[in-house]
Amino acid sequence: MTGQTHGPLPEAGAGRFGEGRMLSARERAYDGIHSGILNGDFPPGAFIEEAVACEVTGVSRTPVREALNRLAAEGYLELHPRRGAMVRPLSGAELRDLYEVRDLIESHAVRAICRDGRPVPPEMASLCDAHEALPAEEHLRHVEINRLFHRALVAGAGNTVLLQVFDGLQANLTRVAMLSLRQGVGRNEVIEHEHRALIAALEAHDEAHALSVLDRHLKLMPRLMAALPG
Amino acid sequence: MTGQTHGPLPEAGAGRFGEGRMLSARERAYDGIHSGILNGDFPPGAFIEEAVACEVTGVSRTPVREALNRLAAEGYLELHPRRGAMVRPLSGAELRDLYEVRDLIESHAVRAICRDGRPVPPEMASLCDAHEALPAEEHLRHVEINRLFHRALVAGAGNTVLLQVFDGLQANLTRVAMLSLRQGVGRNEVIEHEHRALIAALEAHDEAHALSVLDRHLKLMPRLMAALPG
DNA sequence: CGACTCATTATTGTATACATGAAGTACACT
DNA sequence: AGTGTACTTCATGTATACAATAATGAGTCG
Repeated sequence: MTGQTHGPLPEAGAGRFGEGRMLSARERAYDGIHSGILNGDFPPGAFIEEAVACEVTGVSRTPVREALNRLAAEGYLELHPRRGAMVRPLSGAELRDLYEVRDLIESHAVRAICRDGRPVPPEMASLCDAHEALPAEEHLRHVEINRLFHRALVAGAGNTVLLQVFDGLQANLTRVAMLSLRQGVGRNEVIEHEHRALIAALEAHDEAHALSVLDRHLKLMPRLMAALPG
Repeated sequence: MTGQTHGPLPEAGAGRFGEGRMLSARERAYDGIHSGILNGDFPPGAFIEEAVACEVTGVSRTPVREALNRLAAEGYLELHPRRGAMVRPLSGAELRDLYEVRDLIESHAVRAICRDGRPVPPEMASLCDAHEALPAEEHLRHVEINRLFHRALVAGAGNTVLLQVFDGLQANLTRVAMLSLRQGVGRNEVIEHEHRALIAALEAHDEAHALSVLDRHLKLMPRLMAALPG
């Protein structure tokens, strides 16, 4: 396939690409398939054959299989035994559900901070600054910074399990964000303004206000994506 | 190891045990390791070597590996690259966090049912009956029925993502339940009584009452497990 | 002409061989 | 005697060979 008949080759998996550190085969498989799903090379509803994934990522079936299993656990794929791995299409209904749960989690974090008098995580402000400083066309970075902002909020609740659950949603949330990007739904100034407002309300420990800001902020996305299949 | 040098054996993995249906190697691996963790054969903090898991489950390393990955994704194990799979010890802090999240989810379901006028899932009542009819010494079945009762409540919210998240907590919740069983914390009558009260409050769409019943119910367990390490 | 059956094929499931890196041990040197 | 290093050993990571089953297509029968 890719000519990786390793045999007794002594230089094995050494510096495959001149650049940075050396990735394990599993990581390469995961990264390759993952980005393939995000950028649309593997569109929703498509079946990913192991052989194809091997060609794309340049590793053998064993690490590819582990990557597929992990991606399934993260909610990217649906594993049909003896059939293969299907890229999970996300329906409008699931999107609504997803944002309802997200709202539940982040609201809980807001309450925990305002009520229990927890400190507002300082990363929230610095991520806002980073967001502001970033050129508008750096879509991926904007998505990532936005993700980290909300993650910092949840982390502020001081509940590791809650944070884990939130991270578990990220896979599908990221997919939505990527979709919305391709539809040109970039409103970075609005987002950043609302983030600042949220920080202010949290620092004032104004629970009701913080919750209303959060609610408005989170209700934007599902409304924009209303035209989704399902 | 177990003498499964398959070679050209034509009868392959046929009816391995005379009884019921035929399990795939992966399922056998998962089941074996899973129950080993639950019943304490693999105690918290212990490292599970793949070779040992192979002996125990009677399959080769490939399906064992997939099972370990899945168990790690479910929160039973912590995978240390090049080191092995450690059974995750659950600390008192994590237990508190776990129950806080559980409370958050189930409370949301209660609100969804009471506020949106959703129907109370009929399985809740029938599971109560089953619970009542079951002999007290059937510990495992009691745990399972209790699990299904709470799962039915969450399902009643009509949010598939919420249900998935709740299922994701089950791994660790089950471990806690097993621990509490071995400590002889069985109060089936109390549990069942509270379950009935919850159903009644839900059917009356009395949100405040339902929430208070749920809260009391869920606060029992962490209190009883207060003596946990961490 | 359509539907059913059987053979073929292609893809997943499982086992194992081989490579790699880490941990422990013994030896030598200071 | 203590420490550092090299070697041995063993567990994990990766590749591939082999097995089994579901999809596909061809051929035949009604």
